[in-house]
Amino acid sequence: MFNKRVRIKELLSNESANYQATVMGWVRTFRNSQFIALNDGSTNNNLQVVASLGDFDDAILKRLTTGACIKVEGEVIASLGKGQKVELKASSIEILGDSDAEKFPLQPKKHSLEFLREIAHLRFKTNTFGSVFRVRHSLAFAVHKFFNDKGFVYLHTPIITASDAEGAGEMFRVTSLPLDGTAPKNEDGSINYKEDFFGRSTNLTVSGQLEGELAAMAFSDIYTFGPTFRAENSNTTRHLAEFWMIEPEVAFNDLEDNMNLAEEFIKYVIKYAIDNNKEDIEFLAQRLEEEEKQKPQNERNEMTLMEKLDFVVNNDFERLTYTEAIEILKESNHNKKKKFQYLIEGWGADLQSEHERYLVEKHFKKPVILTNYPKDIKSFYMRMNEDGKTVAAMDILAPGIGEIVGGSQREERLDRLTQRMNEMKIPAEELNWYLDTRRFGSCPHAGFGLGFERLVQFVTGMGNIRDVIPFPRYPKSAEF
RNA sequence: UCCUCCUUAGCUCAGUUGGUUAGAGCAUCUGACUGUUAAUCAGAGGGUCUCCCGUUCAAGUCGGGAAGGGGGAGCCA
Repeated sequence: MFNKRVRIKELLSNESANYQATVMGWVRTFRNSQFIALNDGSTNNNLQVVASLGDFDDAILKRLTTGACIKVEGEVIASLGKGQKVELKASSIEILGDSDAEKFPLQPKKHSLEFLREIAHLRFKTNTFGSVFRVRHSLAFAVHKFFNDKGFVYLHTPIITASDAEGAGEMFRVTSLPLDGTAPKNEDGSINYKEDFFGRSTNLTVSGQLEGELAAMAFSDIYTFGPTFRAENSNTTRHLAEFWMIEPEVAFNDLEDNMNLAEEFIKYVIKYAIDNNKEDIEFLAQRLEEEEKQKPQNERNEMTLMEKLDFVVNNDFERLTYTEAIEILKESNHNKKKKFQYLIEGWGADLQSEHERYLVEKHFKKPVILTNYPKDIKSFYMRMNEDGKTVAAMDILAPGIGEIVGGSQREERLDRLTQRMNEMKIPAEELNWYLDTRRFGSCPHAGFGLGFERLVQFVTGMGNIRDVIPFPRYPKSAEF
């Protein structure tokens, strides 16, 4: 019985009329005791179901409240009203699930994102989040399509890891030992993890990169796409404790190949979303424009969301070295007039958010790829350049959200790598399995990590990362 | 973790120099109307003014503290 239903998106896009159809969905509004705006999540557009006066009992009509789930059978006809081309003239209406109008928190009106965040389990039922999560789906699908079409192997890296030497951030501990103080102890009073489930101390992964490198040393081209966890006490609009990361790792690629891959990848998935979710992105663009009207003129975006996405797809990213970026920043009027909170004094310091934003949003007005950072502000596995001062790193900075990609050519020379690990006090014995890649058939290779939620933010224009993941995890928050 | 702003009805918000019974729009309920498009019209119900302590004859309003939330910073993706 249920499989006979027509999706509302199909029914509306197929504009023919005069046929019988069954639809199921949730009531958005019930107007004039006759007109049901019905939504099934396939599109933001509602189907107008007409319950002609006198055709239905009051007992049924009373239950057509906002949020109620119904099944409707009837005839699709050319609409007698102006708002839509076709409508469904109901012959039978069945209530599948009631929704108490006095208690259901969603109303046919605009809600604040902050309020919806408190009822994140219900926000899928709104237009904004419907659009956001349909776009998120398309982007996720496009990630796999892009790499699959290029012959990459999708590698599942572990969620639970033993290494705590990656230095990518604070980790969540994984244990089955009791927390009431009765856990087995060593002689010095520390917890004896030999007695723990895995016989050692374990954590949730902060990155699949090191495991990805192992596979790249056999398959040549791999990518990961999975959840990662950071226990940092970050309270910002662009950090989550649980987020999804895409990490390609490619043998025989150098830094430039790596940049080319990242740029092609970003353009591909954005184009895919534009081509497949035009309606949703246009809806989000309009939402964003209304939000922008609340802001003063000088804080508004120059481009609409759709213009911004088209621009990114059709223009080359600006590529420059860290050293060149420092020069531009140092010589900028912004720096000379001391408008930066942190003034650029010289070479060597990490760039602050304000500097990245200046380069991307003021100076170049496009995505920027920064390369060859000082070795002291980057990770141990990045390949040392000939100058001995910089490493073959690259960060991609996007307007509005900052760093969206971090990557590098990896240090494939065992002696250089172990030397860097010593300098940075990374225990080599714990990463012996990783160092084996350099012992047995090492080769030049490169890869990057892309924060999936930041990509979704960029494409949907949503300002807060908590609004682009279905069930956000952040400090003091793991409800739903 | 730091800086900053905010917390009044289900939601979004007003609330004067501290002063009687704290308001509006939307939502909800009742009724009317019936081709509506976040329907319209009339009426009704709905409040521990986030919590605790203090100042005062008197606190939604002033002071201190706590909790929750927004924005920014750091960490990063």
